Amino acid sequence: MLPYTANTLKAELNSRGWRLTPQREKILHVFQNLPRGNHLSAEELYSLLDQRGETISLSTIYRSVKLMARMGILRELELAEGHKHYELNQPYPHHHHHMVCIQCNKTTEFNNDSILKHSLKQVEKFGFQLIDCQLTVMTICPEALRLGWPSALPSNWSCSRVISETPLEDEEN
Amino acid sequence: MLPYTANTLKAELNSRGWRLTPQREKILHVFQNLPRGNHLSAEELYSLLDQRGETISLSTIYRSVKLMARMGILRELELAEGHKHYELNQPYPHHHHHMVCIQCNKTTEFNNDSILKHSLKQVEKFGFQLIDCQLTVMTICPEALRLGWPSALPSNWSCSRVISETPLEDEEN
DNA sequence: AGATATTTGCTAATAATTCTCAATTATCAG
DNA sequence: CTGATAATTGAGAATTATTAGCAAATATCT
Repeated sequence: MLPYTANTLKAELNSRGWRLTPQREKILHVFQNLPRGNHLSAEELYSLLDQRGETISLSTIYRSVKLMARMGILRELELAEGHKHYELNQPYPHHHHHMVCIQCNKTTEFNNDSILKHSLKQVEKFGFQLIDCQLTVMTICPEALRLGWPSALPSNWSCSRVISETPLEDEEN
Repeated sequence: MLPYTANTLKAELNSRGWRLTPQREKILHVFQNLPRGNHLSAEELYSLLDQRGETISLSTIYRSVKLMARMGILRELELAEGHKHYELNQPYPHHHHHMVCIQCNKTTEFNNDSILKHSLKQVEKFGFQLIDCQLTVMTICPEALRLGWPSALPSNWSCSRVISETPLEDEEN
């Protein structure tokens, strides 16, 4: 699948009786230019656009990301932060998953195409259509373990580890 | 790993400076007797216990399921319903994942031990400790597709398919 | 059996997300 | 190109799941 352009987005929307608006185009543009490993909440997307002088109402932000997730353009991530995050849904060979520390909430991406293959197989076997698949690996990070998780740590402790900017090396599969 | 009993739960709690209460014991009991393929929201767990005359306050329900999820006893599922669901966290050979239709929200379980293997490998490589891993496969179900998803369907349409009670056959892996 | 820190159950508070509806605007037919 | 029509936006109110605060109750450890 190729990256969406304004034109392919319009075609996709129109085929479903929906419309291409400047707001939807801007939102797509933001996600297409987001560095790897980043994902945005609705609030973050709102602020980012607002700072660029391209304000879009929060209602529209929420409606748009939900719509684009249902279309398979965005992925709706539910990590451990208590609110949803969104990122471009990029199939093979850029398909990745998330490892999250349930103590400090930090997230690490990792590539693994075999997960997508497993999902496709499962889905096709029963006549479903795949929109997205996400493996979320809940863990305790090494720092938290070293400091004596769970008893020795205050519940709001957060470790020093930085969210990895670049995906980790692929698993051989 | 063997199923938890009141005693093993107590040992696990005490080792972390926490206590076994009748409430926590009852909640564990509910999940241990839940038929396969079922999972409960906090509200549902509250009502279920209330109907049995074993009322536990909603606050305690929320606190307990969160605690037990962090201990790795329960799994916290984020499917497409807008609120969290919980089920026992049963490792190999009962480890399963979820395929969910984003149109009708119906969920189907499927077994696949290789997902757990992939996750373990990923986690150990970087010195993390695995708590749980969940593959969520977002799909459109055959019924929705047949009826002309997405344009021909009202947004609140729900298909006739029943949530599968028994897990689907394992993938050969 | 008593001391103490944890847990419970209220209720109030929070925070993310959805709803409502009038005003605007993209699309399509002519 | 122009007007008709249905989809979309924006602003704020409303909803809903979940968490916080605190006094009373209670597991656990001497």
